[in-house]
Amino acid sequence: MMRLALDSSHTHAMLPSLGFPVNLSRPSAELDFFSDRNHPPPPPPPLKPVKNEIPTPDVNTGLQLLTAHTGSDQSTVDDGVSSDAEIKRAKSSTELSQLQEELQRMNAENVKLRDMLSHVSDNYKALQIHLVTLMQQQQHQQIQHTQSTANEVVRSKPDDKREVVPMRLLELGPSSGTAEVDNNEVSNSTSDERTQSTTPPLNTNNGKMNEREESPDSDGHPHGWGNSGPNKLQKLNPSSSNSADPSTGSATAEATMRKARVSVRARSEAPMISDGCQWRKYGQKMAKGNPCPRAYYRCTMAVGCPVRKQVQRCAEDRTILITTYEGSHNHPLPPAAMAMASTTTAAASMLLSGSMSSADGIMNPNLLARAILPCSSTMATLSASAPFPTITLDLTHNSNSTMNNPMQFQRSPFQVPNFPGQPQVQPTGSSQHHQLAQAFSQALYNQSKFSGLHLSQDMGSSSSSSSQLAHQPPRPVQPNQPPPMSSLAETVSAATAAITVDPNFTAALAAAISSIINSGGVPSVNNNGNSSGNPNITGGTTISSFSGNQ
DNA sequence: CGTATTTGACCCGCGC
DNA sequence: GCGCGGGTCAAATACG
Repeated sequence: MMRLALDSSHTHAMLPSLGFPVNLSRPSAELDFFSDRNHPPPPPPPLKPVKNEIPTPDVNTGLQLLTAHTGSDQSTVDDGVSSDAEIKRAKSSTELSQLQEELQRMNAENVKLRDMLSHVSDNYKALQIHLVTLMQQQQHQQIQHTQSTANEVVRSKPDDKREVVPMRLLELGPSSGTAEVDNNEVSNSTSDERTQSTTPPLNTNNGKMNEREESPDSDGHPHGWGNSGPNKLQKLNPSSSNSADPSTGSATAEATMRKARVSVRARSEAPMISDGCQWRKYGQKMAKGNPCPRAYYRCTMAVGCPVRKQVQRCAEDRTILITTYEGSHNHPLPPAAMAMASTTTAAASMLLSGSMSSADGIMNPNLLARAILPCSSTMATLSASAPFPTITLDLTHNSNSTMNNPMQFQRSPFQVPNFPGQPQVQPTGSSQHHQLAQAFSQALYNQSKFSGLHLSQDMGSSSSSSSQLAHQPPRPVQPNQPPPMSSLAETVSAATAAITVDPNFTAALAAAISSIINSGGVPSVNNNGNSSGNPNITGGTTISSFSGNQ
């Protein structure tokens, strides 16, 4: 079949082959094929519906074919009715066949495109899986190192009944739903198991939670918020490692009940700081010892997200807003929250390492605190009375005290001392301090971008302060990556300045905390409804004073 | 009208 | 066993 001419020139070339005398000199305007009353136009050729068709130039060409075809048909009107009809039929059939051919071709292209899309999608998934695997392996190695260190201490102290604590705490990883591993070989549970485990946690409690359509445990995050959660967790694991021994089981239960929390103290007049996530208030209670009510919020950015937070004003300084986060997000986070998430994740990890690393870390909070942040006894405190290990980011202190000296903070993470009775945990501690500082830098960097602060000069430079952090491998500076650790001093200094300038930083940092929990929760404790001077009397670790007042 | 908040009731663990 | 406190639920209410 032949293709009909698109224009007069083509018509000249092609029509002779049809064997019809055609007058091509007539203007097409006078040769309106459809204006011929005696020859109603044939119905347009039926177009086969093509699903998922991607518009291509060929489609347009096909449309042009139709238009041009009608025009060329008009040129044959005056050559007689019979010949016109024949020409029209011939052209119509030719056009139809051509359109069909076009459709077939486009269908073939669609198939190819679908194949390509499928291929690309498969590749993407494969890469994603590979990336996750690599990350898990890396985390696994890190945790194994920590475990080996902790286990050595445990073995050396058979009377210590908290051996499960480190593992429990470690299980607060990026992947929710980690506690179900508790029933298995705790000491052998790896990050791979945790991160790959998507099995919903056992829910054997006969309590109300079973009836709740959105219980904190139902989404794979086994730990509830507060007392009930860990206790339930204990119920869920009646055969956990030390349950056979009542006394040991008691200690284990206590340890199991401990849950990672990250608390942020910030000065804010607003009822709740904006942290990049969406929250729904589900309760409010008057807490003992605090005239200010405690509000309970649940993350609503995704259905079933287990992350919750408590917001309460400090009893002694009501300008201080205490926000405590717990849980792991099961959904992507906005950039601001993501940035801060890494900060809080690192902080939580740091606390984790401290708690785990110490045979009596909980019993000796000050030592641990100073191990974490030796520059100041008040920057990091840990209490045995706290029901949960909590890391507190205190953003309420002024930066004029020595403990808030960025340089001190810079050094401290990498100079974790060893204490009698404490295991050697410096590698992990350093790593996690590194993470904290790095994540903080990331958060600050991102926040600075949001707030328009210019921090790139300091943060992007890796030349200064490198001697103090010589053990840190040099890392290329990437546009959206945190600044190198070697510029931590500048980073922290910039942070201080940024915080002073940008009142929203607290909110951003709080967002980070929210995602700490996301990516791997950290034990954290108290809600710190107490004194602002020593906010962690009841327990937890405080990392204070990145910022000034807000 | 749908969604978010309020608030009293309830559950649970813990201490006495 | 009882009371207390923390945490959560869910009906009622407010709000856009």
